[in-house]
Amino acid sequence: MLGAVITNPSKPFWPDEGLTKLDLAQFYAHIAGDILPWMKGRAVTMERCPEGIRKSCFFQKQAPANLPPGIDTVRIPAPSAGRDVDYIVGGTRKTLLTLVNFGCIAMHVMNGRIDQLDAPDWLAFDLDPADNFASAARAALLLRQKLEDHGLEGYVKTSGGRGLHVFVPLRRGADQDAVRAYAAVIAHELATEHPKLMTVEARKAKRKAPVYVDVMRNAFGQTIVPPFSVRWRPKAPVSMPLDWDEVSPRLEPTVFTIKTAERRMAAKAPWSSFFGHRQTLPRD
DNA sequence: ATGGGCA
DNA sequence: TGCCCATGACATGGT
DNA sequence: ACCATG
Ligand SMILES: [Mn+2]
Ligand SMILES: [Mn+2]
Repeated sequence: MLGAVITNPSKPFWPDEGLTKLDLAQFYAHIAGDILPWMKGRAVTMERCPEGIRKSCFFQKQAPANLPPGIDTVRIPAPSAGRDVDYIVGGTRKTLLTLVNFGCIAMHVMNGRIDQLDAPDWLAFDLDPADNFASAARAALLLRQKLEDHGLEGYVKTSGGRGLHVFVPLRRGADQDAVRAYAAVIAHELATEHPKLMTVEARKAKRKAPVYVDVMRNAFGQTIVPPFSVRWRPKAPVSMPLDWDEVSPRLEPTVFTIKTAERRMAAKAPWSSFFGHRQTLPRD
């Protein structure tokens, strides 16, 4: 029915909202068909909150021992750690719900599928505002225009936090380094043209603009939350695909939650054409 | 969340 | 049996 | 080599 065993289903995950682990499992079970296209064939990094959002959460890449039958894993080198990691591979309802059972609230996936890990099929820009969503919205609109100037079409979604994610679906071909380099060029141009709004400076103390354009989500082995991922924040927010005409400093991104997402998704599916609009990066 | 050690 | 404990990420760029 | 960052 759910697709996997959920232990401690009545454990409060969002005590203030009265949401339990079972509520989370049911949400993912209902929207599995919507999130799985962005998880299928991708290594998943777990961000586990086994005691709910009030206790500590932690990242885990290595798959736990004794996985339920039918959960695929893939061994991927982690050069900087000098070892190999066995990741859980996303793509099925059973895998998704097993991740929930491990206490994963947010899902994190790589930009390349495991059959060609070094050929990303999206380019991601992670807009992280230090102040508020309005800044991220302004930055996203400028990024959209910049991508158009480069002949590219971006897709936008809320991150589930205060920021926005802009993805460009790619025809596979360019390798990881080329994709990241391209993203870095775009980000630098934007930060140079709008130094009061956007920065590419990784060090918080050195930033002079509110919106950090995080392009490192495109690096090898790094991850980003896919559309429809829940986040471990108050109200159980959901990363929600948007139409560009919804992106405005006045939009309130916290309206998209476990409670409201399904209604919203029935009304609008702004990313439904995503994988039908794969693009090739210009060589400029 | 899970598994091992130990009283 | 039950309680306690350990365990759980990695890539990057700048200094 | 280390560290801040996401
Ligand atoms: Mn972000
Ligand atoms: Mn970020």
